[in-house]
Amino acid sequence: MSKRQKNLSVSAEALKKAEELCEINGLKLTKLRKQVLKLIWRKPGYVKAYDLLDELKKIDPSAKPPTIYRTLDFLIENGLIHKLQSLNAFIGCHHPHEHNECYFLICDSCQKIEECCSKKINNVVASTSKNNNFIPNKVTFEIAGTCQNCLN
Amino acid sequence: MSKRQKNLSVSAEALKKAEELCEINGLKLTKLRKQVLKLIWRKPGYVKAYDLLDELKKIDPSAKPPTIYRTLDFLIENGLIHKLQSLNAFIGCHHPHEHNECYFLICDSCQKIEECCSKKINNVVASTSKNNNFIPNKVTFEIAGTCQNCLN
DNA sequence: AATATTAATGTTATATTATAACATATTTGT
DNA sequence: ACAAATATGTTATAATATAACATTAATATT
Repeated sequence: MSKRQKNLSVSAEALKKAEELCEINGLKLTKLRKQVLKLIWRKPGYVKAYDLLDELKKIDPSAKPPTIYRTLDFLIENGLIHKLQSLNAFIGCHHPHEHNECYFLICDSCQKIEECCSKKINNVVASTSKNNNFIPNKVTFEIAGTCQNCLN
Repeated sequence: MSKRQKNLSVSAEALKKAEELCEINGLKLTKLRKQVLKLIWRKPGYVKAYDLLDELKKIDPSAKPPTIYRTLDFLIENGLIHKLQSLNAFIGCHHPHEHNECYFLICDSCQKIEECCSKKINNVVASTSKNNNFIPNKVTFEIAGTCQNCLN
């Protein structure tokens, strides 16, 4: 299976999963939202909001910044995508509604992202929060560096 | 000791520490850089770049965005301040040149920041990186939520 | 079905955050 | 004293994001 084919199927699967989840949770995955989610999944790495806007404009020339940002907000709120705070970029979530905290390995060289979940992180967040009498709400955990592929 | 006095002394100490470190490491803590660092420490919570610029303009009316951003870059590179990626904001580092990874508890309610270091985090970063054949470079770890003070 | 309510999208304008590119001044090394 | 490197000044603009209000579409109520 080629890289392109693989990516297509990953994307198709993500879309299907998103539809199911929205169905179950009474969320409206409208045409616009589905289109944007599809565009996000189309690229193997992360996407920037205005690049997404440019892509969307090809389909709907009347699209404007609020079109994209509102849609991104919906997708983030409902766990279908993540925002990478250190990059101001967005990426599809590989396991929507399954995870608590997750974090990202961001390759500075090839822009690929590895999405990771681990109990250890949950534990660290929980224990630190407890130690500091802090009620955690949103965790941002991003590790930038170099991936195996790019080390050679 | 009043809050204001406490903050003043924290600030003074941070400045002194910064001067020492720059001295030791052959870095130039110029008048501008010292002024900006002082402004960052003056506020108990975090500061935004353009607020800093407004403050700086009171001292030096000719200050412009690059003035601030270049100075922030210097301070970040040399570990004297941190950038909070999830807020696009900046905060003085409490223990420059002493830490590896550190992370932040950010109170959504009062904007106070707790800077934390822990072996656990270092371990998680190290083990995940190893598992993924990833060479980490920069870690962003920010937990937003509610601090003890604001729970009441 | 007609109407009211809520949710989503459209649209204009502008706020916020950040950098490129080039000019000048200052410091440091020779 | 001069060259080279570093820091700062300056203009312009790029990149990211939201406020505010108008319109349309979906849903709930009568």
